[in-house]
Amino acid sequence: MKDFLRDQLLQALAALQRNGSVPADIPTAFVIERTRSKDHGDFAANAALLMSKAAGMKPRDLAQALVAALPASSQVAKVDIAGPGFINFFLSPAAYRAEVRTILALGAACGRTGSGEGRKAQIEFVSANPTGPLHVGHGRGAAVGDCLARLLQATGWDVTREFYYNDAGQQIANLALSTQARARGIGPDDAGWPADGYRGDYITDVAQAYMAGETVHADGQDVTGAKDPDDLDALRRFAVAALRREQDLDLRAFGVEFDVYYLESSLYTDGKVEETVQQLIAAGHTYEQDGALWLRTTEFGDDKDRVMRKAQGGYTYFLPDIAYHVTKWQRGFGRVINEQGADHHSTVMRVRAGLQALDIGIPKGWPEYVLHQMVTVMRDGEEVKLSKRAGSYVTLRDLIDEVGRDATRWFLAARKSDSQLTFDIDLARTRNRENPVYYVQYTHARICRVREKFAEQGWTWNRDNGLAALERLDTAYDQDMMAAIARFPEIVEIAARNLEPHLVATYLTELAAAFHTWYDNSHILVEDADLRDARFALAEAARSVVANGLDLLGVSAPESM
RNA sequence: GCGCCCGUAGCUCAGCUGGAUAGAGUACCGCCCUCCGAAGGCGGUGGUCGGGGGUUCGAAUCCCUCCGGGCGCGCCA
Repeated sequence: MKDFLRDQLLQALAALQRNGSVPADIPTAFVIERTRSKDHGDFAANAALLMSKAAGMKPRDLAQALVAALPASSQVAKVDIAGPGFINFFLSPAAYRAEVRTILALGAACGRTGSGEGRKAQIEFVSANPTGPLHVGHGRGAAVGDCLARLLQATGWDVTREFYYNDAGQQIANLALSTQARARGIGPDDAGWPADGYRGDYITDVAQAYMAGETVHADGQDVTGAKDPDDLDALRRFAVAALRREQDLDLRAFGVEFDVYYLESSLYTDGKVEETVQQLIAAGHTYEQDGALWLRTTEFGDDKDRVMRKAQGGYTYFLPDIAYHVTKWQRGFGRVINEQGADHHSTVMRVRAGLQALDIGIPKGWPEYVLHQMVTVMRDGEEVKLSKRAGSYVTLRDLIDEVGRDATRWFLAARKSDSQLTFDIDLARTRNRENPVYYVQYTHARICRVREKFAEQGWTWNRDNGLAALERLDTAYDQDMMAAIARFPEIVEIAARNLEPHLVATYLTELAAAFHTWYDNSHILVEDADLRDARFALAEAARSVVANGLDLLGVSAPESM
């Protein structure tokens, strides 16, 4: 509809230019947006405001001229000029009805567009190292990352979900040592406990499984415990597999699945790291100093140069990072989005700088980043900091067990990722209007219940009859409801474009409010079959939008609650 | 000290990349079930958009500055 109205205005403008009342070469940038208030119609355009100077006319005069030149349309009932020179469009009832028909016809496809044109996009998220259960921060990453993937898929991108992890560095060495200590019966406060060891109870479970010779399956491999506490390498392999498996179980419980798991160690064994170093040297952006090899990242906006190869040998972490991103580029991902915690924001500049230094045609702003801020968990008005299993942090599993998958996903994705997030466990468990998840899901359940009631009354919903009788829906409630569902495709497009999944949650809450108001004032199961079928057609369209919106968030749409 | 993010009703948060009188929920005060789920709906009270400058027809939104809070500033990952 926005595009249609834009086109109408451009036609009007062209007409004015032809008859000479407006210069032919003025810039035509303007915005058409949903109005905030019904008094201003359905859509407003600021064209006259923005172009008045170039046109040499007062905004309201220009608006007047544009409106007079607008082509006639059955979609538009009325056009007003308001305020400083806004052009307000009031849609016709026919246009509203057409929206309902479209939504019902599209069903599950409603809200989907082809703007991505099937291009390849990769979203890397979670990417937790296998040193412990996933914490709430990872949960936020999982929720936001997965919603981004769903949004991009809905807008026509060919999306790959990828999880990158380090299976060989210092943290993993600490994991092996911690597991070894537990296998020998040494606790975190005993003599002989490794410095920087992982203190959580889960290490004990891993050690016991290792000593019992259990087999764990993770990332396509079976690893069996060697039962030998002296074999550090076997301990490491087993512990990594055990924790990867545990993380996968958490992610599955959260409804998140990855297409690719990428191991940092493979970058070394495949020679990608060494290859990247040689390319950077050849590109001329490196130098040696104090026995180390440096990359001149300052040439690409960094505030200081970075060491690539340490004086003692070995690479710093950011070199495999660059090599890894080169593989993403080589795998044909013209678009890559990295979803990470904001505590890693300093790597953004460095990764991009390293990729620019390679001079292999990677665009400057590639990859894109979505960073999320910290999560604090509250219960009974107090911050929750510990979990039994992990000790020092609250795990994603804790939240899922306590409030369920749907509420966890909703709350972790429903806030702007730029903002710190307070996860209120009590609110998430509430089953009433206060809790947006239940409020929205309740919309869906209520509509499903009406469908059952049809049968109980001995009626069946005649869809075609309902669509034919849509003009019976002539109240202000009907109109508001139709306007609310018609916004959905725009919301999906904006949320995908801005990489802001929370917009979907905000919209769904507003939609649910609109529905409940409509529902309370529009009894569906009336004797008049035309009216009954028409009303349920609108309800069914709303149900479809709610279901599709919830699906974008990875939240279920229950038929009863 | 430097960089990034945040500051909107008592509380939790929206505000569609500059638009019209700043919106929801909650809390507080009222009202609505012989009727499809009251797990709901309708009113009312509540704001110097952290402070101060600037840019322009127009600023919660953009720029500068200050104040608060968070996160980063390793030859750790």
